Amino acid sequence: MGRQPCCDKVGLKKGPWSAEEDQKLVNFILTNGQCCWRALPKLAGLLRCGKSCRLRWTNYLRPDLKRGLLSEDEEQMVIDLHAQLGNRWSKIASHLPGRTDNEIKNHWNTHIKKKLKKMGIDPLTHMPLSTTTSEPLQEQKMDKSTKELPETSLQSTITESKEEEKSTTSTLLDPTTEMMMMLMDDDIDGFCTDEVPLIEPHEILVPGTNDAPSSTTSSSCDSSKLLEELQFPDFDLWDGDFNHWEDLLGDRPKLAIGDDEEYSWTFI
DNA sequence: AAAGCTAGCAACCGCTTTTTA
DNA sequence: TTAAAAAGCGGTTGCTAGCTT
Repeated sequence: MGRQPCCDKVGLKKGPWSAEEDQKLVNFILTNGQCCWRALPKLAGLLRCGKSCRLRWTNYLRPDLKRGLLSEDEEQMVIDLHAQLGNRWSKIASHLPGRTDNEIKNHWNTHIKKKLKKMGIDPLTHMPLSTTTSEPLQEQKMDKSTKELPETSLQSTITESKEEEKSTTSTLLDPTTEMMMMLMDDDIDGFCTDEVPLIEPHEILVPGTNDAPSSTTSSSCDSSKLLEELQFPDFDLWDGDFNHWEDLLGDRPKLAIGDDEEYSWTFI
């Protein structure tokens, strides 16, 4: 009955992945495609459970991943989608090519939440924060309510219909967006706009470009040019930025990209 | 210069949903 | 049809780099 067990967790490695492990995993998937995760570690010669391999691949090694901070556009999209979908990170991520649910979740928790709070917006309800209610209490309540909310009220769009999947966000104005626009237009009583970080002209991003601010350690480059030169089996993902490959350097000659970024390839 | 603190992110854990025998 | 495993998902933890004192 049923299937065989996923993995007997005996002798399996945990914790951060080494470059060698990454390389094994990437090599295997590039050669064989994504087969069943249960069998993959053995076949690839990894002492990891399939689940760990899947996570590593989807969150970090996938070649179509964008690295670096979310752009203003992406951030706004996350806010809009969160207003509709709640903490359904994978759903939100599916609307942002090259971004993972984990990445969006982390970004939400570390950046966007704070940003919204500073603006006087409850990140859970996307409504103006009440000054009287204690925040943790409200947060707890909302945590539950967002979880338990059936497909009603503000979550009505959560219905996993295909229409919803197709029609993203473009025309929607959720309360948060409205709030942000209001804040930009007027100095509303009760909200300290001084606290809102100002965007310098040079920081303004043109919609449609993927030029994320390069403030992180990972740089961005147009890897699509590189990818045109490379042929990988069973892949249709090679259309985004990916900057981790440099960590997997091997014997291949380096390809110089830009002034200070170098990429090379060890696979195949 | 060192210690302590904080923020950010990768990875794990455990629950839920889907798939399969 | 049902039970069990695989896959997926979201919450949480722990490590580390950067910042502050």
